[in-house]
Amino acid sequence: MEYTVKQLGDLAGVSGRTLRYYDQIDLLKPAWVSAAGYRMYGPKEVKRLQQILFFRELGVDLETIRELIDAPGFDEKQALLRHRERLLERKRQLDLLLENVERTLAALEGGTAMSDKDRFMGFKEKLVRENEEKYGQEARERWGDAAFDASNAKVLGLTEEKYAELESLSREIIESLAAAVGKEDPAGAEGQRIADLHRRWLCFFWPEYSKEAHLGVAEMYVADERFTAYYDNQAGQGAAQFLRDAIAAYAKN
Amino acid sequence: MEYTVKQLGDLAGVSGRTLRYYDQIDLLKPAWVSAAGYRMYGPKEVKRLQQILFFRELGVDLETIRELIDAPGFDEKQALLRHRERLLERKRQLDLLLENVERTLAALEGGTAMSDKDRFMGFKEKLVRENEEKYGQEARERWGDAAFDASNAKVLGLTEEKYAELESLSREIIESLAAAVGKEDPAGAEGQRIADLHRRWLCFFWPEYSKEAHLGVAEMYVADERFTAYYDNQAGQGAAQFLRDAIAAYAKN
DNA sequence: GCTTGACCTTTACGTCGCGTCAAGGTTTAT
DNA sequence: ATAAACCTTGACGCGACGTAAAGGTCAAGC
Repeated sequence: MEYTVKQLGDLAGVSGRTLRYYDQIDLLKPAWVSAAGYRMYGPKEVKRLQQILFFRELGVDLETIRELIDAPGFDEKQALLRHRERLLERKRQLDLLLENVERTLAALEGGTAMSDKDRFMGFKEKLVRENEEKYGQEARERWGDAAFDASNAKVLGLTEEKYAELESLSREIIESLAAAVGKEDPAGAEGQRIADLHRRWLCFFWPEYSKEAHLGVAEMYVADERFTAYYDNQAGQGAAQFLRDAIAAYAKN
Repeated sequence: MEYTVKQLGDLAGVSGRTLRYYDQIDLLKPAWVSAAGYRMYGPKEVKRLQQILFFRELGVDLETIRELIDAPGFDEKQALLRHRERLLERKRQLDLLLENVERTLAALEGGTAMSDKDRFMGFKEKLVRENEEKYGQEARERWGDAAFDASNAKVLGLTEEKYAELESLSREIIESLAAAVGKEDPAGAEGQRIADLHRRWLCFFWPEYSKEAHLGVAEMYVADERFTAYYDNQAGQGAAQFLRDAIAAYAKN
């Protein structure tokens, strides 16, 4: 349970230089130093290094990390929970970047244009995240405070609003579909309302809408079992077919 | 469609300094310079900046980025596909970090000890790789999600011609399956033909084929009831199992 | 016991991707 | 006409190490 620099470094995936640097800046001191001057680390230091790496992974600078885990009121459990939230947030940000890649790919393959604004969606979200971290630096004693979350929401502002709109659109489509399948006519008023909801939903992803493309996607919903399974699962058997028929009628006008 | 430093910077979420630096190191030159010495950027530069940011997001250093996108054989589509793979990989790595947080939390609450090795799982890429070799649930999530995301991206940009080919492939798989179940041997000639059809079908959605991934998807077909239900519905009871066995034999060669 | 090679030490300078002044010139709006 | 908001080119600073230099230590094998 005691390690030299290289042993601990190999264990944690960091270099010896890094550990020496952490010693130098008083972030992680060895448990004791051998007669020959070797740094020796014990279980307490291992735990501390783990915590350091948790924060480092989130992009927190080393000075702040030290202040955080040396703070008298530092609650490991609370910090871990907060960590989990941030990791989840980063996952969501990755999804945004993936969306960007996919939209760019679609534009490339479809030969369609892409708006300059769309090109950078997902990148800007990263700024929001960084802002949050800076704010977190100033208000570190108030972690988990309601005020913190509120200002967070403010900073996110537009995009979160849009995101919420997108989510509510998805939900409305699924719910309306579930209610309509087997009762309403896809070409009727309710079917057309759903098709229009779906158009608005699509417009979140496409730089420009066309009926042909809309129809193409609708056909795909019944042709590709992955999508069929999704809609049928979410809104009941026959939902994918209903949506396709509704969009087909919608696209004919 | 022409921007000054600040305008482009605001659009892309980078600072003016950054754009000036990119000019300085010949990574992103303005389209032209105004009489007063102002840098002016056009649509080509916007596209290039987007590509730069894609790579930067993955942690590629600027020198390498320049070499990459200036390389004569640079294929934007290929780069985007690889890019998407990297992002998905990062998402999976985030899952590992989340696992680590969860395990640490569990150990904390349960009052149980945690091995030093476990403490650093997720931080080390090598360990990540080792762990990802495991199959089962983990593989299902991994390949299942990848397939879904990919199909999302690709199908949206599919040409009519390609789309028709995809549809006919799907149909042939279902029909052949329906005829083969209970009569043919999954490991026999017909089973292998079907497995190969399925491989071709998969290649519509995946940037690169691998036997492991193919097998992972096959396992998913019997493990996930949604897919089982789909195949059994379309091609008769036992179709999903037949397809899985056929692919298992196919992947062993 | 001696050598070898893999470890360890400190000191010190280099790197990357910018942030941040400083000291000016330009454009736009009122 | 004047202020505000942009733009320019230097030049220095910084965080988190990498990397070399010059040397000390330790376990293993001959």
